[in-house]
Amino acid sequence: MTAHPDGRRTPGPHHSDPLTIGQLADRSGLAASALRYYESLGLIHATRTSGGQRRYTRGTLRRIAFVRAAQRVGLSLDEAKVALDRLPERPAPSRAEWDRVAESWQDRIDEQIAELQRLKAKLTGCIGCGCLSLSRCALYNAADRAGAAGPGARYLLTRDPDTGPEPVPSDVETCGTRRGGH
Amino acid sequence: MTAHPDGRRTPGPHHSDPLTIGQLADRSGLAASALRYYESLGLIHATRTSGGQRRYTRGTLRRIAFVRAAQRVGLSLDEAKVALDRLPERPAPSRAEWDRVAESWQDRIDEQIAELQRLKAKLTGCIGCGCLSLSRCALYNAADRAGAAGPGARYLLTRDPDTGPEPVPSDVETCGTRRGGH
DNA sequence: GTGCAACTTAAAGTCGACTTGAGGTCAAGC
DNA sequence: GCTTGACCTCAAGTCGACTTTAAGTTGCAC
Repeated sequence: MTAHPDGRRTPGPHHSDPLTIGQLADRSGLAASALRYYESLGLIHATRTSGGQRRYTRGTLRRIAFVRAAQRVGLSLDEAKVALDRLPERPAPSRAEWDRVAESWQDRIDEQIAELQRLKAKLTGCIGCGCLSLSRCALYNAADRAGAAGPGARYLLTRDPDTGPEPVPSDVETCGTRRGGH
Repeated sequence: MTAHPDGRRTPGPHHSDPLTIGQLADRSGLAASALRYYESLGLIHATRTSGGQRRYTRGTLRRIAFVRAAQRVGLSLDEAKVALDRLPERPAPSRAEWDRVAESWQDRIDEQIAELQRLKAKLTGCIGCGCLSLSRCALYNAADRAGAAGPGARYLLTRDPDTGPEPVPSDVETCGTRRGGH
């Protein structure tokens, strides 16, 4: 009911710290195999019973939630690990520590949102029009930027944007509203 | 690198239709191997010279831009193909036809933006706090929803959300701002 | 008509993120 | 003590989206 290894205000009796891999799988929504995989990458850690079975602390759930959130913003597991490695594990990370790590994503998220908004704005205006002259089409460029956005964001594949030349200024396609319409 | 070969910018009527795979690669930013791969999936098509080399029409650039945009909103190539298959190829698709196809993404994009905004809103508030009781934590649920969002969005991996039970209602963790702090 | 870059195919390889399988061990209820 | 199910390890397999490799062909400038 008091301080726990975990450090959270623990009211009462019936909360059981050590989770088996099956329990952790149930509660995290990941398969046990995925949890072992995460462990092999150093994303989470487990103690072992005398018989060699894994036992997890509750804090592991937070680490997993963090990893999953990281994936959502386009980070690879390796990148998530880099972020997680900045957290202490022995004394459970304080809220401030989590915050600091999480903050670094705000930019990432904002970037992605902006990215999508650009895409949305250009989509009907551009893909349907006669354009897509690649040097000028905003749609293309939006996608291209994303490719350059970072090594971890494997949303976009793309080669380098040095496509440079694009030597045809008077191309057929004009990006914009040549067609009056909309 | 040589001046002209591809015949673009020929005097007279604007177009210089047939692009070689190398030219298409340069202009689309994809590797030639990727273009062959796309062709093998039926995403793009090419005619052949007498010698068997591929020649593409300009419309192909638009199809590629479409595919890349589709990937950005989380669609797989197979899904992009389904969308593209709704377009005629012989008579080049009209703007209205492109629009209709592109429109179906607006929702997808909005969904993704909303998703990210939820994530952002909850991130500092939730991951840093003591919570992450999986049944109640908004962060977890956000991620979970995403997993269910669609078969093509392999952003999130996840098993099914039937994780159901979560049998500890009076769990330690309370999502919210128990800690006063921030 | 030659030289060489750009092209061709088919098959195999890569990468991230896991899953599956084989063969064996642990823990708990009867 | 036995059974059963959850667990263990290690190796290999899978999936999507490509890339790489090998060995051969085309096409265009000179």
